[in-house]
Amino acid sequence: MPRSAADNQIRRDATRARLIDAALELFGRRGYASTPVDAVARAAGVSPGLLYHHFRGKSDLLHAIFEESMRDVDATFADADREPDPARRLAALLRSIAAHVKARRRFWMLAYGVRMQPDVLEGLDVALDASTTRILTTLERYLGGVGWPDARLEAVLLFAQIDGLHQHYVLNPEQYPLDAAIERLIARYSASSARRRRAPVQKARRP
Amino acid sequence: MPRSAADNQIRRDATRARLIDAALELFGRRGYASTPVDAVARAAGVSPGLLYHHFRGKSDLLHAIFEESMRDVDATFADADREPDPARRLAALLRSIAAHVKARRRFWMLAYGVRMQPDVLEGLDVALDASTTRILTTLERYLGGVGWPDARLEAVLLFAQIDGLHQHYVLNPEQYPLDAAIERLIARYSASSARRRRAPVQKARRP
Amino acid sequence: MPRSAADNQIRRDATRARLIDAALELFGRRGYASTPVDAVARAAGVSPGLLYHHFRGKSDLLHAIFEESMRDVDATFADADREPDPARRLAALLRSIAAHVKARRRFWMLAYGVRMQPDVLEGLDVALDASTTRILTTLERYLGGVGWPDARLEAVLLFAQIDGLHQHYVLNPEQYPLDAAIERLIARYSASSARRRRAPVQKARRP
Amino acid sequence: MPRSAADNQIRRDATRARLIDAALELFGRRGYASTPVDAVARAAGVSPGLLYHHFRGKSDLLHAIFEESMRDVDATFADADREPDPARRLAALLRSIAAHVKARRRFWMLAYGVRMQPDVLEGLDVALDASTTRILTTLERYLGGVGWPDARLEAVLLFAQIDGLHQHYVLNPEQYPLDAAIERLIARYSASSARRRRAPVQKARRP
DNA sequence: GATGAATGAGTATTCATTCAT
DNA sequence: CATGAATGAATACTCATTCAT
Repeated sequence: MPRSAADNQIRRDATRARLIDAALELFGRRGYASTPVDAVARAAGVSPGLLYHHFRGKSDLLHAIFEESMRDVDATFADADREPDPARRLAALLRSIAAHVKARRRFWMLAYGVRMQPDVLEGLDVALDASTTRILTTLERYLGGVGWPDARLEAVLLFAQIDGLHQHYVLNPEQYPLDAAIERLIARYSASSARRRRAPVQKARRP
Repeated sequence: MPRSAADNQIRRDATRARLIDAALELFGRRGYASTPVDAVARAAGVSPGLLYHHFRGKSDLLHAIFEESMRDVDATFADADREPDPARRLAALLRSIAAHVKARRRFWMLAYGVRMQPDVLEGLDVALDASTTRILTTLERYLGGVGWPDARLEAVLLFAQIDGLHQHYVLNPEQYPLDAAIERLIARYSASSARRRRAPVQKARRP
Repeated sequence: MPRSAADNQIRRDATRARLIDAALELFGRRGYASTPVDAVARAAGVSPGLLYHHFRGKSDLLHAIFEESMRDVDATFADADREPDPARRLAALLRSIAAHVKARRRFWMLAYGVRMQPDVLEGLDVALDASTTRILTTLERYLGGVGWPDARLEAVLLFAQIDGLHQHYVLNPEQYPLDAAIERLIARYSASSARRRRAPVQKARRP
Repeated sequence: MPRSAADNQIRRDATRARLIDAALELFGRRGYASTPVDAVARAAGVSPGLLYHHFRGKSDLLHAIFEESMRDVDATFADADREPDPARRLAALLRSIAAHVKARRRFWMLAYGVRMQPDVLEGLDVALDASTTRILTTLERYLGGVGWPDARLEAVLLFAQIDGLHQHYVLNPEQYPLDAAIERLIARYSASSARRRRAPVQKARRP
């Protein structure tokens, strides 16, 4: 008695999800290049052969991981963007990024690691660059919106800081004071923008 | 009559340096795990076998690179610490870090990549952690010295920002406005400390 | 539908057996250290990679060979020990050892060669020593049982002789008069014990 | 000022001797195939290159060792053969073999190990065979001389026993009762020949 | 869909040997 | 004579991928 098509689809999806999870865990921990495909299959509880029914190969698996996670990141951003009060939008964004990184630590380890290896795979860097640019532009828009002068450079600085914080968090999740740091960041940028709204030109700072 | 001992030492050192340079370049570009030892040897213009007269294996080569570069980083820090005016010390430090990263971009690509792979090698993470802690402590001392409240958290934030900036620079050295960012950072921390020296309590900021 | 588990087991076992046979042949002929793993795989008719699905490495293959053969030797001994007549037990033992060596000549070449290289592998010497001691003790028991004085030393002498005979046989199986030698040995020890049982000569024995 | 020719010769010979000693030690301990040439050179305290001024290669070094040691063995035999009393000749021979094996244990480990690897090197087996045959013939002559029937088979048995004893000794020199075993062997063959001289036919043994 | 035995190209490492000095 | 840096072929082992069932 053959399984129904629907049943099969469910099994397929479950297997695929298990493979992606396992790969995420292992690629994140040991690095993409030094994780054998067999280890991923074993961790997912399936045979090595089956992996090739779901992905064209090891690199395709990596791509799938990024694709999926990128969708996730975009959703996070979109959520933050729905905050109606522009003054609170940055805070919302920072908090949701932090939440995302905490929830998907392995992915970020992997992404931060892979990012430094331009030759890892075709097309992946494109996706990363696109994402980076999008974030940067968003930040610039936010900062510009609340009256920061030279918002572009400020966005660069802020993005670097956000990135650095999360990277350090990912390396040491137990100890790192991520929330405190994020909150201070929020306080700073809110205070500044408050000040700025009253006296929007930077020169005014030193009368 | 054999080659003179001095001659031999020169040859050895030259070969070793060529190997380290080549490894730095390739590990940095393609990643440690996916760079074949033979490629390193070829890039250094020597036979694969010779590499093993200088290093016990591939991982030893990686360690050697870190050891050497870490010495370099430490020297950079020590230099900045010699700045007599405490108010200028942070500026000196930030500028010399930037200079170092620019000069040794490949090493930093490698370091940033390897950092995310806990299993790459025993003992390497220890060295990295030590270095990180040293930097953080130094920053905390500087910030505390110029009157920052909660200097520890501020050091965490500043370090993350520095790290993020350099990492972004390393990924895109042609376009990235590293110097401008660093200078703005210096301006910000100097201004703050100046203000702070006049009125050291944070609440005092808004009279 | 995958191959049935039983099918797979059969395939696995067959491959493993072929690898062990090939290794036995080649290690025995060319020596363990100078036999490339690839040669073993080729002789077994499989790819070099497959060998590593069955053994952790070259040395593990050697261990497996010993383990398997040692079981064989033990079985041989146990058989001989079942001979009810103590007077015939030695004869049974000698004949079955000879039969074993003839049947598994390659193994004995290998064992005799490896035995002389203490550094070949951990744990192997332990197994060999255990086997040696067991044989020696058995012989001592037999000889003591039929009334030999100083059975221990006599066992040492007899064991050396057995070992020497088989080693010489193994080196030159076509020409060597192994059977004749064994039979004469049997005759001698039977005669001696017969004599001894009737008239326990060697004055010193009974004051 | 160049060294005198005689001086050079002395140095040459000393170096050569050191190399042979080192090789004997290492080949004996680790086996010929798994001992790197560099290790031999290091143990001899010379550079790897120098080894090739003295020997055409690794195998030539092995041959040199055998040649030298074989000369030694032959000398030992010749000495024993000078014993005027034929009845004592066997005793002399056995004792001098034992002395030789004790004095040159490493060589015998090596020889016993190499013997089992027919493919180790061309020409070496020829030398070994020749030596074996010579010993066997000598033994046969001795035994025949003192009236043993079927001296050939007896020589085979005796040779195997001698070989086995020394091999076992070599494997465990601290514990093994070589001297006791040799003396008992001598006693046995002397007694037998004494008996035999009185009543030379074997059947006569049991009247 | 699922298995896991099998493949073979790739990779780290070793080592006998050469050679410039 | 003597050195030791250098070579490169050989070798143990790994791993992405295929395929018969």
